[in-house]
Amino acid sequence: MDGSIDDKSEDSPSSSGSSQPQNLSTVVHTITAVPTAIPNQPVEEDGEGHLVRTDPDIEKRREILSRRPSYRKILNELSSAEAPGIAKIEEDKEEEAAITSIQTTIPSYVQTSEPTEPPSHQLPIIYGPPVPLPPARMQDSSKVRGIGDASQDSSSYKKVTAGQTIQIAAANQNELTTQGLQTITMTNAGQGAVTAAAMPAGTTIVQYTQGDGSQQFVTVPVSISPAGEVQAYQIRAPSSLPAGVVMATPTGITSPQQLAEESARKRELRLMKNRYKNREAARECRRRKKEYVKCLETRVAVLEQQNKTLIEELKSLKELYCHKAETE
DNA sequence: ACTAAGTTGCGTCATTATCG
DNA sequence: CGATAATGACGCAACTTAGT
Repeated sequence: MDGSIDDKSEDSPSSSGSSQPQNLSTVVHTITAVPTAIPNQPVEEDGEGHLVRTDPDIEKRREILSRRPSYRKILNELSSAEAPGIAKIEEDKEEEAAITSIQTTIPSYVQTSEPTEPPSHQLPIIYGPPVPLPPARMQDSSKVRGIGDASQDSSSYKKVTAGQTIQIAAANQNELTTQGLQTITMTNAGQGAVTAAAMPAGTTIVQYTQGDGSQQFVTVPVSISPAGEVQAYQIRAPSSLPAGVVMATPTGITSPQQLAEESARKRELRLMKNRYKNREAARECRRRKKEYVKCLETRVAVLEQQNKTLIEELKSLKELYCHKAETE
């Protein structure tokens, strides 16, 4: 993307590392003119007497370098090209295993949609933790979100007025109460501590109480008519989602404005779906990036040392040569 | 102790890369 | 080619540090 590493020149550290870990070595060896240290790399002279590496598929390399690099790939290639001491980024399976083990130990506010079965009395909320929020740092109120996804048949309708708090009894007891859902409280955005400023317009928080008395929250997109009525939404537990996930879908949309709202709602739903996964992905990406930077720093240190040694060697050879020339 | 600037980590969205 | 993963950029909040 804009400002991404691939925008920079080829000799930037990131680009050098990206897919072509030999580049740093190339720089060093070009400077010191000691090509023998490059294993398996043909070296020849350019027009000006410089020693340069001849790359059989330089075009391909350029193409690769012009792409956005992947920290995972870069680091793995660095690791495989360099000493085996450099730790590779673990494979997906290991990552997944690690994540799973974390998920089994994380507190209940980080419920996931992953296959790990929640206790029967718990209602898993996908893509967003309910309150209470983690105490470590004050959380953005936008993070108090749940998931809704439009689809499927109906079971119960409820028409409510803006600002009103309602309780919704499950139409099908098997659908909800067996999953621990006892009550649903619906309040308008802007009310209460949870629905703070970051709540997107046109959404509201649905709060429901679990069997164990703990509370869960999901955000539900709504449109409010000029008369102050919330457009009817179905609230149900769909079979396509993990048990306990509550969804809301609109009915009776006709006007262009409503269509626009609907498309915005769909967009929000799509984002909501991705939110949790992307949160995890961002964490992983940052971790990889840090690892990659560390790796590069190590590399720089090694190459600096190598450079020093070579300079010293050159100096001593020069002295030796001068001394020999004098004696002759 | 207070404060402003800098740093760090996080979540989110948009975009790009990759996979099936 | 659509779905998903990976990544950059942005904003926010907490933390750190230096100056007063």
